[in-house]
Amino acid sequence: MKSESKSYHHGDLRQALIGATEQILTERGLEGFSMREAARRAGVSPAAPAHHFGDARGLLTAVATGGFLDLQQALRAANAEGGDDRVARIRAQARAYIRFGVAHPARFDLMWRCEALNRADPAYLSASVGAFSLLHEAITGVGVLAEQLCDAAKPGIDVRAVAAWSLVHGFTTLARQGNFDPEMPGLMDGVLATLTV
Amino acid sequence: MKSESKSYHHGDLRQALIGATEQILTERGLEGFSMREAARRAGVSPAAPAHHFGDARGLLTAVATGGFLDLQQALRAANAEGGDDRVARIRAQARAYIRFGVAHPARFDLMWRCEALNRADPAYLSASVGAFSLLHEAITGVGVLAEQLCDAAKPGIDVRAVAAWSLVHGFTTLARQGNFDPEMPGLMDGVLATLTV
DNA sequence: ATTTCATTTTAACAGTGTTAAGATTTAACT
DNA sequence: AGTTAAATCTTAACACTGTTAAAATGAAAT
Repeated sequence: MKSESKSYHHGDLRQALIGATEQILTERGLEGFSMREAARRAGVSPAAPAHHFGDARGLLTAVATGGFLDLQQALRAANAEGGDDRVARIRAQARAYIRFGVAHPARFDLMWRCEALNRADPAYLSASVGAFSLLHEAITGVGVLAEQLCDAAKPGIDVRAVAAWSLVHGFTTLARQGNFDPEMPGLMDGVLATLTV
Repeated sequence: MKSESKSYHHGDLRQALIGATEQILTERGLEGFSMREAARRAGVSPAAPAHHFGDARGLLTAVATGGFLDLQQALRAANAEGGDDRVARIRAQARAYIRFGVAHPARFDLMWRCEALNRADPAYLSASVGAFSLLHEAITGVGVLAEQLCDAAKPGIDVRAVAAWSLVHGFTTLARQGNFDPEMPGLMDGVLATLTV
């Protein structure tokens, strides 16, 4: 409850570490991240984080999970923006996805840096599948459950959804890496016009 | 010349380190890589690589450059396979790109892990731009020079090429990360059918 | 044969993740 | 209330990392 006391116990170390990590990611990127640095910024000893997240992978996974939840929110806002027009909804989602990735490069990067994450983490799994499910639903009219995605060879995944996801994700990734400027006049809309929906 | 002598000088340390790194990448991925481990596998002291590559970034950049050259080769083979049919060439390139990424996941990953690389390296730059240029040429009939790409806001980049590249790259990336099975019947062809060329 | 230069080693430094043991605070129970 | 149990954090240590400076060695050039 007391937020400014310098007690032995931090009070909300878990959240503080997540915040510190996000700060580090935007400042220095993933390569500049270290567990010790996060602990340092939270004003706590190097070994403290282990109690809340197990290891570095656990902390990063928590941050990535938050990223997917934010992405979900952006996609939902796009849905609202698109209104009743199905194609408008899809286009709005695509723009939201791209802009999310370009606006939060380090965190977006982390979200797909699966070797640095614990993909078996239930929260991460549900958050990431939930995001894809929104895209899938916009295109096919029906969402996707985690089981369908994890079992990678099963039908239930719509080809159009995979194509749209690939296009949008690829554009975001390549732009994020500096291969072209996503806001170059006409480019994004031109690419999205390729979405055969 | 002498390949088996245990002389003080290695003889071809540069190439040996690149080979060791590729081996490590396929075995353990990028997170399992370390300069010291590469040196160890090459049978040399921890500090030896610095002389050839400067730092770890230099060594990884050399490996990524090799990856882009191999990718170029795969794309050229696809061109040959496609023969005179322009659309067939594009489709073949796309399949080659995807299969290259899925077949060499760790190296493909590294090729786009730009924060771990030295993107200013001329060899890397020319190799990576060369690969994109093949795709661009297949679609627009004309290649791209490095200057056009680096200066990210310039025209000369065809919207169709960016769209195609995004689709193929996104599909490869997402598949590589286990989001779906790229060889699932009908999926790859279905997605590539989206390529409006 | 001597010198010069490229290559590699040794030794050291600061920084990392992780673990085991102990210290401290909060919560739970009688 | 007083005692015990659990959660939280610290201290200390280990093995590892990238990088650097200085010395040692080999090969090439003069």
